[in-house]
Amino acid sequence: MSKASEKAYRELRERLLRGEFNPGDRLVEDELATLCGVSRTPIREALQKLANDMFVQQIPNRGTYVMEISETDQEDLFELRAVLEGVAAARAAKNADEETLALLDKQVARIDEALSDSDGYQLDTFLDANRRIHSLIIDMAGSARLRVFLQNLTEQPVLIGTLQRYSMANLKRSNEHHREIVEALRAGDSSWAQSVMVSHIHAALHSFNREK
Amino acid sequence: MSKASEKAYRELRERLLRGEFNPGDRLVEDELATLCGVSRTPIREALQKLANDMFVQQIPNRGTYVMEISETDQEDLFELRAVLEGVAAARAAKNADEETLALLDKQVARIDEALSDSDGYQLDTFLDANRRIHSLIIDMAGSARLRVFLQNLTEQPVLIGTLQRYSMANLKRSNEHHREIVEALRAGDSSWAQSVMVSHIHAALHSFNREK
DNA sequence: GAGAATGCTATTGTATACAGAATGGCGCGT
DNA sequence: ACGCGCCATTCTGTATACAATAGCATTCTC
Repeated sequence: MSKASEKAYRELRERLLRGEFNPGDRLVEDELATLCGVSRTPIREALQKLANDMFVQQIPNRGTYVMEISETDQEDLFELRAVLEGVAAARAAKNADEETLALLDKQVARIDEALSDSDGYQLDTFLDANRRIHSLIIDMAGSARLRVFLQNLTEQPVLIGTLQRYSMANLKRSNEHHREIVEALRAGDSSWAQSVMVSHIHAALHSFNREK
Repeated sequence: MSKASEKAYRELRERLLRGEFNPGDRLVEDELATLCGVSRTPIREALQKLANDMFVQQIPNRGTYVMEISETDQEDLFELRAVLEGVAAARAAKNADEETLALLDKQVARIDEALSDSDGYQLDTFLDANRRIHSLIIDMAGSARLRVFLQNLTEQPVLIGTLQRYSMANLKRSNEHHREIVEALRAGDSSWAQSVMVSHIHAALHSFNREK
């Protein structure tokens, strides 16, 4: 996927995440084309990709519609993510190398620092470091397929924004989980790593539900 | 995805599964277009879909290549499938309704019949019933995402043909697993259903490795 | 006045033409 | 003779033109 398609994809994805389109809205290719400043061809490619990500739904000969997400869908998402990230953590424990572990330590420390920063904790730093941590672990698991699946899961509209509602206490606990996971990985204990990771994701769901 | 795109997708997918293209081969859009009797546009859509299915790999400005599958990839596939189908079975146990359970019984019986048929067991019947069983269970789990993921997993080139190598004994054991899973589902016992399902998939991997 | 059928319009699906990027070969220079 | 660079060819990426389909409204008939 090259320049124009990529641009259209990013643009539309961004707008979908921002909620600029409402669930159920029809997306007309021509309008999107002018909106993104490209022709319909790359728009169609972008829409196909978005359909794969389950951001939109394509109905043959009838158009593309913004996906409507149900109540249960969100729990689905978390459950699947918990299971798969659990598997990733377990596998990562077997493949752990000190180099990557050091990188993980660094990200955990970054979050510590951001959270202890008294003039308002820096959420962006947390989000970035958090993303990197999970990404590194998934990479350590060494399965391309797992990576693809989890990427799909973590980039869902329902989830974006979720993290932003965490309270300070939850963020701190979240990072304690990270620390424990890294410890488990370093110990090469896959059950430990897996179970902490599963807890970690479930805790996130719980926090979210309580605070929304 | 409509007529021509669909046709191209099916055609190419079929050929890929048949092994008509070798891993690493470059797929030139024009050639595929004449091969499928459509223009490049639907071919490009089909290729994008195939790339999502991880049948091919697209490199920007350089073309599309038939995916090369590594040794570990196959075990990955089975492991992920085991985990996800396990989750599906567990969830299905909670949602089980007698109507669907009856359909499952029917498919199990179909396989029994096919396997006891003395003039050569009918593999096609087994494959079809097997597919339906797994499909019904996934549907009972009631998660669209899970369905999509598992569909991707079960339709990989590595897996197609796997089932066809099973020995009679393995097929019989496989159906015993099916029977037990249905029993667990009927009992509403999600742990039981999950663990049998996981065993079921792992047994399949093992059979395959031994007989290849 | 109600229902069905037909034509109109808007939008998707497909083909083709054109532009730009990448690779391979050829020639030129050293 | 060997290496570097340029040109040509080939293929991908994008735009646009054309075809087909679905939904809607209008009209005609009963």
